[in-house]
Amino acid sequence: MTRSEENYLKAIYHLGGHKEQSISTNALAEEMDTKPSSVTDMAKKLAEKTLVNYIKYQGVSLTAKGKKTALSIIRKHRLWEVFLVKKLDFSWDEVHEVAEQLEHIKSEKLIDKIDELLEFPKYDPHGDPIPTKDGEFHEREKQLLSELKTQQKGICVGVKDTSSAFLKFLDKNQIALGHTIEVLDVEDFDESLLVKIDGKELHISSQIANNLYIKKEN
Amino acid sequence: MTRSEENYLKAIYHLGGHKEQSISTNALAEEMDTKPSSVTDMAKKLAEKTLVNYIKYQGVSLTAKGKKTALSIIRKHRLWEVFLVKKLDFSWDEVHEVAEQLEHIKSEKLIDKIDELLEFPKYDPHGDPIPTKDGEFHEREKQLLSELKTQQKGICVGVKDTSSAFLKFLDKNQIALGHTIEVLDVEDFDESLLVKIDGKELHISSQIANNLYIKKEN
DNA sequence: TTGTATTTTTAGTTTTGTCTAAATATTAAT
DNA sequence: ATTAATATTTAGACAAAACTAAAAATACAA
Ligand SMILES: [Mn+2]
Ligand SMILES: [Mn+2]
Ligand SMILES: [Mn+2]
Ligand SMILES: [Mn+2]
Repeated sequence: MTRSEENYLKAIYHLGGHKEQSISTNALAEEMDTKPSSVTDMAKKLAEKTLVNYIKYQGVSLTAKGKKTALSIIRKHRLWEVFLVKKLDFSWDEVHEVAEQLEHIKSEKLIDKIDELLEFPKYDPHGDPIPTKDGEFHEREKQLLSELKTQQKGICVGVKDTSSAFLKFLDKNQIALGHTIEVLDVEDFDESLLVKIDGKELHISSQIANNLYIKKEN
Repeated sequence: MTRSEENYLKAIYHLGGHKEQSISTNALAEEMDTKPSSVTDMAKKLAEKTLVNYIKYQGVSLTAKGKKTALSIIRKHRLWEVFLVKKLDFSWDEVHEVAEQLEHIKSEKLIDKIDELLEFPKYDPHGDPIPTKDGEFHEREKQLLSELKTQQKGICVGVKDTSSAFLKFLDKNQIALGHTIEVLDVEDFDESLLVKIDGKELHISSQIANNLYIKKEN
């Protein structure tokens, strides 16, 4: 399994190609930051190895084997992210790039030991669930902050946008996973919010509210 | 800098190509487990990038720049080996293969943080010195156990053969770095030794004695 | 339904790193 | 000093993973 093949499988998974849904050549090219013609080549190769289902002009989806491989890469990526944050004091906006490299290290023992060292975390620094060794995990129930109405409150459990810029913005405003957020007021005009987070009141634009995941309380 | 380029620089360093000495195409091919013709190609490419001095039919040696790069890879390799042993309970015969992969991860911050987490170790699990950030280190004074005479003693500080087979043999006989070894008797016929190690007496073949480094005492 | 726009595939190149086989240079031996 | 053995380089090919440009299939819209 080459690094490139692993990256394709991961990308297909993230685009939803693990349950029935077929992923188009163009969409995959976009996600992989490459050209559609390159995707076609790789689709054939992965199909040859029975990692994806590929029908000409209809895109790709993961086979059981492909899904298993994708989940193993995702597991490694997220565990390394936790390691970097918890053990090496990286901030959550710095870990992705390094994890992109570390996820390709080939050693079962290594990743299992990392898992153990971290005491089997269930979520990565961005709130995404970490699959177990045998590819199981449960997506946490969550919704975007922008879906909440006045007076509703919840706990911040994840981010949709994982860009460094967004994460740094959250840091600057002392918004972190685990914090309680209550919607005090919604401005009809621009859909901005007045929220109370960890005691402090804060004004939040709709772009922000559209990228913060909340677990609603009561 | 590609992974392959890094591996070549490291191999040249290990063969002694960092001080004057020129490394032959054949020797490098042997070390890299590849063909001489491939080495010639790479020699040209590295020379183009001013990482090695290459003269046709005369082999390669590292430039200052090449040496610096090689030492940075070696530093990473050895720090990762320490990490695997100290933090993840790998045994010293398991770490090399994984470190061969980890040494190519590109992140200054990562390796500096690992260094810090390990409290700036000076030697790796096999007794080899770890270069600092700016490529400095001192080779420990040491000699092969086979060079000692009867009655002489010292501390076990390293291994020459780092093969898994040899390291496991040492484990089995409870020979570890840091242990004190005293030569009780030398058998003229086969140059085998009778030694006392950590209290226990042990018979050791010349092949073993030729691959254990000792720091002589008094 | 017919024509246009979009998507996807094919064909042909490129780069990196490898290989084999053949040519050439160097070294060692008579 | 020739010759034979060995080491090294060249030439040509291949596989992986990308690209561009052109052809073909599909989707959409008048
Ligand atoms: Mn990530
Ligand atoms: Mn993440
Ligand atoms: Mn090693
Ligand atoms: Mn080592």
